Amino acid sequence: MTVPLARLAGLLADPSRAAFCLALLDGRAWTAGELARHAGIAPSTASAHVTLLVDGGVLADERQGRHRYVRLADPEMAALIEELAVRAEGLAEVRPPQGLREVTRAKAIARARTCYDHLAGRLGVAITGAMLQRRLLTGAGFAFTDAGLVWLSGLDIDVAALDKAKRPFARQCLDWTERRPHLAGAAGAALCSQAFSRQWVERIGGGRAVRVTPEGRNAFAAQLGLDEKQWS
Amino acid sequence: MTVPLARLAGLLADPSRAAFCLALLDGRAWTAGELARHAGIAPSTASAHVTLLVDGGVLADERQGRHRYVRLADPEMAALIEELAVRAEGLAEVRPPQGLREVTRAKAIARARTCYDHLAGRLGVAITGAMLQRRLLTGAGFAFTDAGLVWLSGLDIDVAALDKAKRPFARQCLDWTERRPHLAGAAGAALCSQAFSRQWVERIGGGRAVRVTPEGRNAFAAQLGLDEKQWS
DNA sequence: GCCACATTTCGGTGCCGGGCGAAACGTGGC
DNA sequence: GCCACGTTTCGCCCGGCACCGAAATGTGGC
Repeated sequence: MTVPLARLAGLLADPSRAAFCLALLDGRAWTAGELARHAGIAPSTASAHVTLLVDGGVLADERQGRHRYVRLADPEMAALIEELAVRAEGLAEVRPPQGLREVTRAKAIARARTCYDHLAGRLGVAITGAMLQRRLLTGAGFAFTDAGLVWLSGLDIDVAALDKAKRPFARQCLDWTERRPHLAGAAGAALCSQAFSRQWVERIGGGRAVRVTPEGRNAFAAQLGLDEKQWS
Repeated sequence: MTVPLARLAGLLADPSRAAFCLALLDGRAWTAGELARHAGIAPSTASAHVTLLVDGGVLADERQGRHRYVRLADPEMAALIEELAVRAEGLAEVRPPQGLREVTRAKAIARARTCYDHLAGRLGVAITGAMLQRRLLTGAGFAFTDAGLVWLSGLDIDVAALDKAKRPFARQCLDWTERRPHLAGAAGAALCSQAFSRQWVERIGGGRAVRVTPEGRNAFAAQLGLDEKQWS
């Protein structure tokens, strides 16, 4: 008797594959080789893992020349993995970061990062909080108010187009470091995308961590009344 | 290098353990022996699995005499497993039910069932739909309107007490058979509990399937304008 | 054409973990 | 006290799978 749940869980049950998925939560596409180096395993082994994950519907791949780029299959899968990871971290006794480099990295990630396709960390939670406070978002379910929709439009976000998409317009995503929900879904992704293209935030190094630029600081203050203290 | 995500996923990655968790999604406590029979494995093997799941934080156990009752650790874990299961079913090619008994069972489950602690199936989705239509619930996030809160109070549900609880007041839960969200969270659980104690619904046999009683039919019509056709 | 490099295929190895049954343990009923 | 029964412990077997390295394949650059 085959149990689909067990099959899917089994794909995430291997340390190397889990490391792949967590890395891919940054929302970008990685090559198989990058994932291999990241997880510290041989390229041949990583290749087999990637094939399993793609066949299992967890990842989607795209071949470009001699590279095989791979990303999470879709936002729902990203949300699912993120939720599982949050829950799992909560259960495990977490080893605190050790050494100067690790601590710096951990701090940067806790401050501001991408969570697949939207902003997370203290920054993401602060933005969400400000949106709730200003009544752009409402209630526990994160539904946009009329004022919120106007605000999105003011950022050149095509609200009508987003609403037509299959994925939920606004969704809660449990923050891994803050343990509080932040804005996700189509609107969260659009907001993040705008933040990058307007250079309010930029990536630090190769990971999920991002830095708020000086322009970003001004923009968040002007748009949401956010003070730097709330996220840095 | 230990990866918490892999550890948690690993607990769900075994067919027997997955079967346990799916069975426990009915929200009740099962004994270790019942789970063993359900999964078709030896009691000794089941005992070991239960221990793993309890130690891993997926299940909570409670010993009563010579029995070991076990349930899902909490509503969040139930929601996580349900989401994983829905996603997994979507990926796998599902074997259609075979034989008269299986078909009858499948139909009953699709019609109305419990999903951990709230109502699901066509009934659950129909109730949610009626609540949305009557503006008791709002938007994509399932936030209760003022009218909705009044309506809950009218059913002897202590809204203030529910709101103080840690778990989300209202939450979406993706329906396994309907592939559409239905009401979950503290309010969904309270509603389900009322439906049972008022005998609007009753369990069929030993599984998660429930039947709407004649009183239930009248009550759903009176309370929400639901027609029997919408869920049967 | 030839080299460099990313990826995949293939064999082989070692280990982890699920399975069982037998026996021990603990609790409740008589 | 004794038996019945649910549960657990233990020892053992076996299959599956993560891993590697070597070689093959495929692609881009020169």
